[in-house]
Amino acid sequence: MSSKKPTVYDVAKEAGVSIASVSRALRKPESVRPATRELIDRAIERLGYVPSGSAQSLAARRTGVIGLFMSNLDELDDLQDFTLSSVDDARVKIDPTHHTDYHRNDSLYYDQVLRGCELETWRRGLSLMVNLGLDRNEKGLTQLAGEMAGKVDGLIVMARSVPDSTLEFLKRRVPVVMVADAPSDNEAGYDLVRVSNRKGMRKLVQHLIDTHHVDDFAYIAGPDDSPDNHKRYVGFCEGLRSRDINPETVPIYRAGFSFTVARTITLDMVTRHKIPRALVCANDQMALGVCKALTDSNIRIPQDVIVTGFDGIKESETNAPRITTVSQPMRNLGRAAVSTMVQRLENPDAEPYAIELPVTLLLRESSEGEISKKRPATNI
Amino acid sequence: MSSKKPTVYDVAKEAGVSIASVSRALRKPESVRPATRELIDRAIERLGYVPSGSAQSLAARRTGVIGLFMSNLDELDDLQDFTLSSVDDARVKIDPTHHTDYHRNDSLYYDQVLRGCELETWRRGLSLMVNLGLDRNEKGLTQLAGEMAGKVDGLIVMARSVPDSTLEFLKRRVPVVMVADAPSDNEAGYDLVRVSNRKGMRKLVQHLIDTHHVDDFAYIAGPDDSPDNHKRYVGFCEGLRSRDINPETVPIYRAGFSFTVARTITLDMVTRHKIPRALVCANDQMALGVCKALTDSNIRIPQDVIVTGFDGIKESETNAPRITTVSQPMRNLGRAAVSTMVQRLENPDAEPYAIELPVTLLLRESSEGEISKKRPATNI
DNA sequence: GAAACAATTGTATGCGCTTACATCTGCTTT
DNA sequence: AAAGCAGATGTAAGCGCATACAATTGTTTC
Repeated sequence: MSSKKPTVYDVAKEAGVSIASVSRALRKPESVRPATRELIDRAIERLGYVPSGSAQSLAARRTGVIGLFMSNLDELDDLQDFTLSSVDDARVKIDPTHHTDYHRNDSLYYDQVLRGCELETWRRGLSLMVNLGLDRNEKGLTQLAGEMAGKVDGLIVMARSVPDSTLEFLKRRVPVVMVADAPSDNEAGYDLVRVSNRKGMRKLVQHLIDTHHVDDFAYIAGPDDSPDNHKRYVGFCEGLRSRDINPETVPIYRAGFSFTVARTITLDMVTRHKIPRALVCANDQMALGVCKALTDSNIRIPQDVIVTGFDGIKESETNAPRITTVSQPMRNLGRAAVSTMVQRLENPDAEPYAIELPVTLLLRESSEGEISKKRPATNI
Repeated sequence: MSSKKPTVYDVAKEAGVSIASVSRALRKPESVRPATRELIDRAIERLGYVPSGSAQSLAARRTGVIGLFMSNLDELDDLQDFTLSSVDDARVKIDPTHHTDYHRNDSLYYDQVLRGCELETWRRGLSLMVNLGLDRNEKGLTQLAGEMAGKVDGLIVMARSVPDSTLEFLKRRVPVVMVADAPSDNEAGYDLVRVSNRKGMRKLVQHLIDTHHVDDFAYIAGPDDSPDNHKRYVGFCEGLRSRDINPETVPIYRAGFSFTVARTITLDMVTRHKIPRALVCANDQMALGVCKALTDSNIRIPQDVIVTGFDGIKESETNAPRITTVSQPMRNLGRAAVSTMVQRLENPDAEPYAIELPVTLLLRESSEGEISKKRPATNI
């Protein structure tokens, strides 16, 4: 690296023009004569000039960066200090149950949304700044979010990753797009990107009733503070009512989106001989936990019990049996979030946007029994 | 959102102090009297002030942002224009083989490294900017990378994500940390973070020979331009030589880290009756492809053929049989990269760093046969 | 209680760029 | 050939903050 980074002034001098021309040649090349543009391009090349993003942002009043804020509370535990140290050898271990470090709840969901955001920001010539929002206390979190807010044009916030007060604070500074289903009391001044949780779950329930004549349900719910979880339950109830089943009669078990908790609960059901015909879960993780418990108890799926999930994560597909689920367009959620943010930035005073992405009900072995692998996908 | 974002000047006026004091109260609070600090804090709170990252960076000559550049060439195909459109219903489909959108080569590897970077930047109070580097042509890629370079203090670059010329260009502007094994001709002025590819593969081969008396190998190699792939092959050869087997006699098949190609190649081997005792693959994806082909041909693993991989991705663990592999500390790779970058920034003139992280040889069913799930992990 | 000094605070400058406005070119028009 | 004009270029004023240096206040010493 040479002594000092070149600036517009250096380029201007090298090319024998003014700094304004240099800036223009970069910003809107058509506004500068081809000859001088050539001159400037050469100078830039010769000096290896790269404009300072900070200065650009400061002068232009926009950064071209969109922030993505997602939290990950489960992750905190394994976060010891990391120090660099050369280790000289490869260890060998017999591996009965090796737990690598990537087993995180919602991991796939977050990863996919993130990837969608990356994709879309890239497509639009923007940059993406990612933040885990890993702080324990609210003060730290607000501070963290504030720092980020100072560096971006807008902030995409994943559901449940910041408390309301922090959100309130952020909204004062930058536009916010929330990735979550709408809270019951409608929006509070930010844009929303969500999936059809309600409709998806309703359709699923109706299918179970109409096709499989299920009239004996149990519902495995997620955490109370998740708007998505809430909307799925609402859809569940709607489905039941539309077929004249009273939702009040259906037992609800809360498993907080957790594999383990769902498994435990199910085992408990088994011991108490309280197994319904169909176990509808608010997400796939829990459905997997339920399946594990049932399989371990020698209960057949779906002959004895039908199990369904929600999300469409990869495990729902690799599990045996594969799990009937409502698949979310996770990556498109990210893309939609970025697109929405861009619209918001172009149009600061527009009404709050509320984007709803469709879901797909995937009927698989955990509800349908054997499915011919030959038959092509069919829309109903 | 109120009319205009407040600045230091607003805060200073509100608190009745000078802007210098405001800045100091934020930067080094101990250098300002508690009373005035209180005054300023209140004003900040009242105005909802958040410092402008651009201005801070410009004045302080550092951004506090680290860039992560990773490429993803396979992804380009599914990248159609994305437009927002409200769809009103949930679709239903029977799902014989549903392919969701997250099946990408190296996906898990990248995800984990990314996560490690996030973690470590967060721990150090920095921000992370992510870039897919998805451009097709080199010109665009250099431009993309240049834009990023203008916004960050340093750039972490994943192996094979940018051509050498672009790298050369970047190095002139910002410190670069490369996540990859060393190229054969030693470094070129940037720092390196890598895993013990060579040692890991050597150990694996020695194990196969010593414990399972394998003397008949085939090697499934990755792409030629991958330094990691290269080093793994070197380790493979070392292992053979150390047990008096001539590497020249071992056939090499190139499958470019691809599941499909590896599968095809293996099927071909089967048809030609050229199956060796052990198939050593340069990564897990290929090992999975090999297993698929063998299983479909009713060849038993490991009784008939031993298969091994490299990386330790999740599929290697969920596959049946689970695959013996060399597990990389993927997340720690990311953390190490960030740590190295921080050191580099603190010490611009130090010699190039070269961090090597240890790998773990995981012996599983694809080479060992039945492994008791009860037995705890053992270090040898 | 005044001098001497340390702790705080204020003033002014510059970080590198964008952009409104002024100036200058090279043409076209009559 | 002079005037008029659009296009190209230059000039200068910030953008919001950090910080060196100057000015001020508070504290200690004898």
